[in-house]
Amino acid sequence: MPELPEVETIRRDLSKFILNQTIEDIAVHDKRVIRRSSVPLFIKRSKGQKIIDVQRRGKAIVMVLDRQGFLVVQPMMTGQLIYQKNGTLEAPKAAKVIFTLSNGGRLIYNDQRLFGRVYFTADLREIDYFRTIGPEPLEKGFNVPWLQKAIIKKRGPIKPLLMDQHFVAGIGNIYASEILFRSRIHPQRSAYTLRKEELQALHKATRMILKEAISSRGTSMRNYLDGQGEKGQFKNRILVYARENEICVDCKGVIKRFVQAGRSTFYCEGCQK
DNA sequence: ATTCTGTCCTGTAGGC
DNA sequence: TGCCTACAGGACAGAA
Repeated sequence: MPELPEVETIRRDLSKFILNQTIEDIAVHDKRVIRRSSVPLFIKRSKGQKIIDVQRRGKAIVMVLDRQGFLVVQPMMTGQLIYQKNGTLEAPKAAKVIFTLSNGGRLIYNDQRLFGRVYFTADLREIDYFRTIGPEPLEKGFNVPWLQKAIIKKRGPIKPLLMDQHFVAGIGNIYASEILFRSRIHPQRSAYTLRKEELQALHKATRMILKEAISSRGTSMRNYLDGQGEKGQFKNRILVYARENEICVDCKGVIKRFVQAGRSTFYCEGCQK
């Protein structure tokens, strides 16, 4: 589900509500979302600790605990992390883990498809995802010279590469299509053939789209809800994703869909070369 | 080494 | 109404 803009929105929301709260209780309603340890060990390591920071890396939320370690949430396709101020309300049906906090509120992890993961780790470097993930696209390490160097040996198509978390962090299926549309680059272009001007356009479009999507609090196509349980508004500004057979806003051409690396790709056949 | 396919799951939308 | 198929914001292991 959530890509960088959605996870960043959740991170900012949670920072307002759960910072400096102690985890007083943890109820696990489905043990399948707890990875890397048994449920009792997960509870033993996390319970009683205070959340002193809420960070994001790629599409993962990292809650820093005061005494030791980190509580990591990767929502994957359908995970939601929602803060409820009133802990007496009934939990939703999809609730898999419920954290009761010292301020009386609750942090609820919902996950319809159960692809997501919630776990404790003493050290983020123990986790392959964090050890091997690429640069953050909104930070300085993501720039045109880096892109020029990074694509040299990449003969595969640019769209799956943009979604490869080892290449660059946080971009998923929606934003990959939107970024390439704004860059005027065809999703099947072999990455290493992109010229400098095209990489400049790609770099600029990546940063602009992600920033605009964060400003709109993310994209709610189906499941996504922010840290307060509200929808994001970027769906209104999506130009190609899930718009097969619609007319391009720029060239009046037709938006096409095809399957690439097992995922739907959308692009305008008129503008993207 | 790089790239692609199948898999883990549940729910919903659309065609007939 | 129901039954069937396709598809869904991700990340891996294993295969090509």
